Amino acid sequence: LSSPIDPSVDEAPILHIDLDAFFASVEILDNPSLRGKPVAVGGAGERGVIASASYETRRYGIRSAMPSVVAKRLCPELIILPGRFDRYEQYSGRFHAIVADMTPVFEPLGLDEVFADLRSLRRLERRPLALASELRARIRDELGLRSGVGLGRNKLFAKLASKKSKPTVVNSQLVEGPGVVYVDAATEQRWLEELPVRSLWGVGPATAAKLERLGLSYVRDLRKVDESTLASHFGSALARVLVGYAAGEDAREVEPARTQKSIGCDQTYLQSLRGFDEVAEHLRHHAGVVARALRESGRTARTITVVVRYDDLTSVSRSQTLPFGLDDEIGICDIASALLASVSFDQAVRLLGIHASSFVAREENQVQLSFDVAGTTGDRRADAVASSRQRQVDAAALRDAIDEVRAKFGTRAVANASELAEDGIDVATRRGRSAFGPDQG
DNA sequence: TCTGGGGTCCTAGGACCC
DNA sequence: TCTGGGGTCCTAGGACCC
Repeated sequence: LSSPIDPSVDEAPILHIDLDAFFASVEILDNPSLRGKPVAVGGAGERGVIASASYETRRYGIRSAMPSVVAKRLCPELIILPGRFDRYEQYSGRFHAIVADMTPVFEPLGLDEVFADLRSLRRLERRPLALASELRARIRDELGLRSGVGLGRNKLFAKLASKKSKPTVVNSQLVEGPGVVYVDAATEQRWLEELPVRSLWGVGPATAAKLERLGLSYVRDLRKVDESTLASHFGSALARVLVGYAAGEDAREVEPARTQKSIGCDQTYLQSLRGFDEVAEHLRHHAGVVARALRESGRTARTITVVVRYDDLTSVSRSQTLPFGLDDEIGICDIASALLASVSFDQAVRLLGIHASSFVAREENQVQLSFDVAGTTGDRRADAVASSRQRQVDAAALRDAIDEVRAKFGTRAVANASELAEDGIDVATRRGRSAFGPDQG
């Protein structure tokens, strides 16, 4: 970790940048009276957790993912704000625009992190260290946000380096970080081997505990075991990456065009739900959120999954894949409700979720005609499929009919009643004069 | 101290096809 | 009559990331 060394793009091709305490920092920017006070963003209730903690709060030991009641105990004057994700997305968009302006090949992770491949701008002859400093300066000046940058040979070292660039807490005092860190080739392996396994990407609490039980607490320990031994405990995929990481190798590329694969809505209730009926009452809301998100993105989903988490924190899921995609609230709700029928409600339910996946672009969604008659088989799941299929057919027919009417009479011939009202047109009057008569109004 | 909500990826088993 | 191997898709659960 030597800052005097100024690496070339070939020595430090990968950059990782991470905004400091992102959500909390945005809240302070929008409300300067919070500055200097202990501020966090998260759920304030009994079941809430901290999503982002300002650096002022970190000297109390407060960290993201910590239960809010614990954080409150560590710092009773802690201000926990509920979070305004639309606002964070705006800031994130501006952050990405600055990154895009300086280095075209980049991959966002969540709202506040980005990997970039600097080889894409080799011809600019700008050094990685200079670029990193300029990036931080622009984010500070144009957004008012602080950030840390890591530079390295691959994603593994770039990410570990950016963590090293951050402020730290020493004896309950906040200490400035270096801001930019480059891990040079001469020291990277020595440095890596002294790190605990938990600091590696893909090693969370469960895997770290398991590794420690096997006597593998530090990265250097991983070099003593072979891949097949690791595979017998952790599966072949994780074993392969762990062996690679221990040797300082990371084959992951910076992938600029990753596409979303699922959309979901989960909610944990302050008071747990009891029994099928009480849980089912909440399905409609989840289905509506998911359906709107699908339509907004122009996609339909063939797979619907319901998730239930019980009070003992165990979860079960049920999913069903249809031959056609769904993007309407009622269709998704019907499938979810039918799936819920095979879930046990012996225990109280603290979380309910609906997820949609196996996307099909709306214009490519094939709605197959069928001779099935909805609601006649007595099988809840089969009936739900049949009726949502019927609804898709109806919806497609309606869309076609609307298109036909508009082609004949103009775009404004057909609209939602709410849109007409917004236009200042009296809906009732218009209906009365409609070319199609009041019944079809 | 007792664990959110947005996601991604992996594993393992079973059904089915050739 | 009892059996192969490869490939794809689906389901359920678990771990991880920010």
